[in-house]
Amino acid sequence: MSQDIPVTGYAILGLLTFGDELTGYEIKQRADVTLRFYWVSPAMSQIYTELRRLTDHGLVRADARQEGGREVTSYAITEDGQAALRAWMDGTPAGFPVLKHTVLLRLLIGHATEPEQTRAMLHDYLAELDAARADLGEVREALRGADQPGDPFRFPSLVADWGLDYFAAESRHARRALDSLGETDADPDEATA
Amino acid sequence: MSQDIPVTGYAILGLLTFGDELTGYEIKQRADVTLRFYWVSPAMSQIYTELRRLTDHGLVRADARQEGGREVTSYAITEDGQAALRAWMDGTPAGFPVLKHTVLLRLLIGHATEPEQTRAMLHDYLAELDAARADLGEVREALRGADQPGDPFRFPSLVADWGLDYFAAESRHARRALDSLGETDADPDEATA
DNA sequence: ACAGCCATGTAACTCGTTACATGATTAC
DNA sequence: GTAATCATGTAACGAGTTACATGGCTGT
Repeated sequence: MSQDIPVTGYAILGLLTFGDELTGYEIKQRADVTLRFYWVSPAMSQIYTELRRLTDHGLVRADARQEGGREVTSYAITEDGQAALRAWMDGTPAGFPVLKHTVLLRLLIGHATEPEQTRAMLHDYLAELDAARADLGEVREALRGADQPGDPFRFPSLVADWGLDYFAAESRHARRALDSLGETDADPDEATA
Repeated sequence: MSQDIPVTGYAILGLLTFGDELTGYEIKQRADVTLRFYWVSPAMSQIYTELRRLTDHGLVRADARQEGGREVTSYAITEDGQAALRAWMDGTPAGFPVLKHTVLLRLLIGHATEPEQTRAMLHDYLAELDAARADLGEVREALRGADQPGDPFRFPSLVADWGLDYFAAESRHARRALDSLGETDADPDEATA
């Protein structure tokens, strides 16, 4: 079989298992509300590149049609695509998640700058975490009603809940670090888990 | 000033702020017990490439000496390096951490395979988390005694504690997902935070 | 009329990886 | 004597990014 598909390719393939035909543009939008939180939201160009590769491998079917004056191409997963995705999930180990945690990296070498700089960074991070939590929370709410066993969004819901708790945990950790750095402001901003 | 240094370059620069002169090989070892958990442990070749770049920019000083029959080069951060690191930390936003969470990615599309496959993946993840926690825990213990305000390993300790809690939280989330997937095994494996 | 979104792609480039190559020192 | 560790690098390559280019359609 074809073994030369990057993880992002499988991620896109995965997005196409939720039933609909999607254009590259739509895939990007879906990725922005799902993949973005746990993987990465690929650049448009990357998505088109990947779709090309998947098409060449016969894992997706490209459906070109005329829409107004322009040509629009939708993609759907094929039988082979289903099989390839399945083979990937069952046959290759998931591997340990990789964190590219710029905040922790900087905290690690906090002695190289002023304490207030580090505190400011952590405050910024808290604000961004709140925004991320709000974004993901909206997504999660949109899945309500189809999140039970057997429902189409069962797994996305599980993942969203995991992500929300992860963000909540990060908030706690950031606050603890701030405390430890001698700040007892006591933001009245409480957690979920 | 020089703006074209990748984050990994600054990470290496950061490792050199802890006092000693290090060889590329030693930097790799340090990275394996620190950076690995929150950033990435660069390949040897990448480290040498980066050291070359940092040297060219005058941010580190290469100290070549003869040790036995072979030439060994140690690197130390320069004044300019300190300044560049500081400028990076104070002048560029940390940005939001990126998660390359292969486990969550697969869980997201869990409907594409058998439930037991997904459960097995989560069990594997739990085992890997335990191993990671043990590794990082050892590192954290090694920092005891120099982890108070003003001590050299203050910040590394903060980061290690954060990381340990992160792993603990991930364990909880994985267990919760397992529960939700209809498994009430009740591993007697309890968390920290 | 113009901005913003929908939609698709190409080109150049960078980060980082794996594979390869070399050789000395240390431990068993 | 031989395996593991220390130590340094080059070459080929791949994934993914930004910048660039194009153009239609939609709302104000």
